[in-house]
Amino acid sequence: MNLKELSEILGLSQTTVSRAINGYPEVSEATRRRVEAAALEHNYRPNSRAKGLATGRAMVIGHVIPTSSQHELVNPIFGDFVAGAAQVYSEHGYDMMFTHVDDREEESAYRSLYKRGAVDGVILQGPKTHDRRIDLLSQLNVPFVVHGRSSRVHQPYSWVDMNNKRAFQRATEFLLDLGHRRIALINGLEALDFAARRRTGYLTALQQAGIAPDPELMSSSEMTEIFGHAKTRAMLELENPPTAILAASMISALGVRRALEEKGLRMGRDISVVTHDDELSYLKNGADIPIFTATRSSVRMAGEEVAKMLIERIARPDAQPSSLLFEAELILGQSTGPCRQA
Amino acid sequence: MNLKELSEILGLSQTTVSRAINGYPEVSEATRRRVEAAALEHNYRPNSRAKGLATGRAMVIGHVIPTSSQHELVNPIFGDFVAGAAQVYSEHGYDMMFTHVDDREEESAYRSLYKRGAVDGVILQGPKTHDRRIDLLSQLNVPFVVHGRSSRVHQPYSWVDMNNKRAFQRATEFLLDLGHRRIALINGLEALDFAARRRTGYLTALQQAGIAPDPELMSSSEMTEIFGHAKTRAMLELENPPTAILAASMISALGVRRALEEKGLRMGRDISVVTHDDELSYLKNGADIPIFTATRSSVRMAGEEVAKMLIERIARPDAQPSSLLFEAELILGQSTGPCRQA
DNA sequence: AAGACATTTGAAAGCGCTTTGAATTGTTAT
DNA sequence: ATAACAATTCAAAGCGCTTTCAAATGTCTT
Repeated sequence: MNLKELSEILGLSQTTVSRAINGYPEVSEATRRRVEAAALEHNYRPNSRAKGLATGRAMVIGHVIPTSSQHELVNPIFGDFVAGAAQVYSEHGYDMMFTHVDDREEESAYRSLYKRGAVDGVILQGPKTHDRRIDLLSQLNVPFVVHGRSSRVHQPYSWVDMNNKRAFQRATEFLLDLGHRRIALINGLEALDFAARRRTGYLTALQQAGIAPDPELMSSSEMTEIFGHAKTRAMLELENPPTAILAASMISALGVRRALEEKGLRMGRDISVVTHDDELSYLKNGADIPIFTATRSSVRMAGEEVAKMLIERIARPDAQPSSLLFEAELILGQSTGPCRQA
Repeated sequence: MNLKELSEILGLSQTTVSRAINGYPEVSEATRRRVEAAALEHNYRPNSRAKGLATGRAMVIGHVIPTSSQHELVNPIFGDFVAGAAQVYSEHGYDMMFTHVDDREEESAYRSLYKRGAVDGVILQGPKTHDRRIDLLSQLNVPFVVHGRSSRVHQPYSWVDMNNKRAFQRATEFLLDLGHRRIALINGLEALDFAARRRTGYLTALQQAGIAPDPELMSSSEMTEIFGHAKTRAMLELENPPTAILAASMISALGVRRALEEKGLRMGRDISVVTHDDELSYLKNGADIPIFTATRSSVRMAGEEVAKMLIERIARPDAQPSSLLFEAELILGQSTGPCRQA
């Protein structure tokens, strides 16, 4: 069932039927109802490719997933982010498309995606400290919004971010207030901008307290349970082990906890742990009382905001880039307490 | 830059240029090279909508995500599954599209997606014990493959599944062999087919051992950490608590472990735990020595197989439905041991 | 009743590609 | 040199929709 057939059945022109369906004003109320009834009856769905070809809009938003940072797709944090975005997309009639490409082809994928008209805009995730993709997208003139920022990109672009530096600075200060001096950081990959900012926050707090950072207490890697566990174990073997640990995600924190329990250490009493809590649906930080003291900010909500901003940009491509920065809460759980070795 | 412009630059017809680009044999080697060079130089990308309109193929595969089982998108297991599928798609030139819809519109979404030509096929995830979507998709004549099966659907359809019953039966038998008699099951939602099958496997093993199942030891819910924790706590309060627990996923198992540790119980010594391990990238079951004794089957690999099968079906829509069943391994970890109360 | 105007409908072009069937060119055999 | 054939190339139609511009119809004025 296509437009032509439907209009023949109705004895109307394709023009009128098309207008009736798309809610144009110049069609009489009577015919509109007739058309809508017929469309429903024959279960007519306009072909999106034809429609896209005629209108120049795809009603699709693209996400490019490079193969090597394969973990992106597989990262539970990504899942919650995407769920938030997807909800907003669907409210506005957009679909979501993923292109999975080899790293060397990432640039080409972005070029292609937009030029060939497959998407109306793209979302850029996991920006690095100097992310060339931002230059590329600006230059291609694709509507795009970045989740996070890229510290060393200075031209304006649209972004939505959490105040990573402030969050980790506050978390560190909190631990300092409890008397901790040996505070470890188990960070995400510091090539990624958010992790670099968290590191800065951590270092700033230490510096203001007059504490020299100890490289042995700082690590950076993918935020898996395994890494959290391994780093913690290694640090507990130091002659001067940390009395507090700052972890980058719930998942690393689970690894931290496992390592502590293996050593018979109790969180909050023998050692303090603070994590960042993205409010993952499948990995909540406890039910009523939080398990971990944490900096908290919903990544799902971030996904929603990014999507809203992108849809707005698609509608007004010439508007000034906008941005949105939200603060993480610092919530108190059972994993922190005063320093014992004080 | 479109085909028309490119062909004018080259002084060739659109026909020839199109053929050269798509590798048709009836174009001379010389012109082909000339065309390819020009396409590269002008960074020409054929418009996918126009191409799709002309060929009738979208080169896109659809996944429909109902809002209410919102957790699907957010489930780390889903992430790994999708990563596997995405890899195969990209190897075959397909993109992946997600449609996020309200539950009441799910049926309509499937209808629409295919009829309007937005996708060439769809993947059905999380089938229920009697899943009406299978009937719908068969009737719509959409190429589709189910990840999992639907026990009460009897017409043929294509699927890829893990032998859930056998896996959980073996796991239960293993615990029985260790002398356990009070074995708890913390299952996924039993409205979902995979969870129902696991339950059957568990019950079969108990029955063969002549043990009557205790409803107090069986629960079914979403596989979150919180639920694993809550159910375990509740069961430990029973006057006759379990000596072994069978959990449905790594995530629930983490909750189980947390509850045990709160009670000061050590896994493998005081109580045994077996889980199902989907080999999630971000939540591996330990590094070298597995933490949990587990039934193991890579969900990422399942995603790859489902995608391959679907692409095959798209190529040969009239072929008989095919299916693929793989067995889970039973791997020994540190979380199981002989029953103490024997 | 005729002209002026608003309302409603329709014919046809166009979006950028593929593909059919015809036309052109090149090659070989006579 | 010419017929017969293969190898290349091209013009034009078609995919299913939107949208421009023109035509038809309806409604008021005077």
